Amino acid sequence: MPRKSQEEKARSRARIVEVAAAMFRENGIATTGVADLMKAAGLTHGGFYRHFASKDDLVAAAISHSVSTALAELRGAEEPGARAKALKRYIDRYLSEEHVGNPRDGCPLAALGPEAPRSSPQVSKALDEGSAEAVRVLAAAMDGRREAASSLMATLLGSVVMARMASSHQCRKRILLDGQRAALGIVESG
Amino acid sequence: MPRKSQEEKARSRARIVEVAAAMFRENGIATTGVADLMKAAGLTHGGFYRHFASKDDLVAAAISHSVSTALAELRGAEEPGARAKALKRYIDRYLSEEHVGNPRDGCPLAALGPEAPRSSPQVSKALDEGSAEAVRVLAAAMDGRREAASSLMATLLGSVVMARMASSHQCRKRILLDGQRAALGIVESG
DNA sequence: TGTACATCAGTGAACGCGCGTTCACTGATGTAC
DNA sequence: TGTACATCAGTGAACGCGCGTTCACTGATGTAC
Repeated sequence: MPRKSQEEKARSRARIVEVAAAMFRENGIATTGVADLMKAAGLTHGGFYRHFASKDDLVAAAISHSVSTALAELRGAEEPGARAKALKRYIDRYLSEEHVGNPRDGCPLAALGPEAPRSSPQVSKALDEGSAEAVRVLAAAMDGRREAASSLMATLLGSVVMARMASSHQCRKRILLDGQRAALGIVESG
Repeated sequence: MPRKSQEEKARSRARIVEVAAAMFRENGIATTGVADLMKAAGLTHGGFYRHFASKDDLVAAAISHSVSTALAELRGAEEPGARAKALKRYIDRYLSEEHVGNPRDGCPLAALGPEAPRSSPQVSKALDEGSAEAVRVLAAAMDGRREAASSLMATLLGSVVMARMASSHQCRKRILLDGQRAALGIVESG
């Protein structure tokens, strides 16, 4: 039953990007196959190239998409009061056991960032822009304190990477608590 | 000219581990093949299984080896004065452009840590133990302040991951400077 | 509005390729007498 | 100390497998008249 409408094509594309964003974060880029991914999106692998020029093309799209999604809640708040609240909630969620345990809908930079130096130019660019965007949004939520935003992001990223390396529940908890203390220290240092 | 002596076998093994540690950090685990790796060690791929039960077995050995090596200079210092000096030098080197630009002889946790959640139990264990060891050694260099050591490590890891995502030289420099400020703040907070 | 036809989203078999691993083999090393 | 033999580090061809990508095909969709 081939040839779907243009709207349906757009929906397929969106589904592929969403599924890919989750699978890449969960299993890594190299380990997630195009066929698996298309199957998870309810399609067969042959149709993939009607949507993307290559796997790397999708990887870049998936990273951009997930960075935007991850920053959406933080971008929403407008007045300073709501901003500060949104930032604290963001930090709390970021340094939560739920985030550590579920990379698939967590921060794409924590899950995929370290693959940047060994990625294609296309993917590198997506990660580059994604991290720059993240610092910008964090800074906006911190009255424009860019240095503090950069330090905060380093602490968040580093804490989650560390927590994901720890197998014991207790260690994870301690790492996250230490990270929270450090993060709040940075936020309140201004 | 087959069959080498036992000492030569030990030297071969050490060479494989060393080469692997560098290549995994530079190219990632999944993307580094056994054959490439053996070639770089001056051998052919067939002999690999005289030394290791599997690729994962080598990955674990390579991680353990590189963690030990990376921490050696920090472990050396004994009296408090030498310790503080060694720690500062360690931070300086860790947050240097040279470290960011050369993952192959840099921190294995920054390069491979994020692969932990999607690695085999053997590799996960090596990363788990490696990060625990790193926090322990850092804490020892900070008069036993474990919390501060954990925060410091998060800042170091996160800053290097961020800097490696940034393509522009200027951005990298800024991220590293922000990281240095944050790191020294943590060290001196005690 | 109806018809004829080009387009193209999606299918599933097939491609070449590189991977981790196995295996028969070689001949220097290590050992038992 | 010398000899006979088992061991095994290292070789290179071969294996099965899964990957990204290509391709001929199908038939509903979109378009031109």
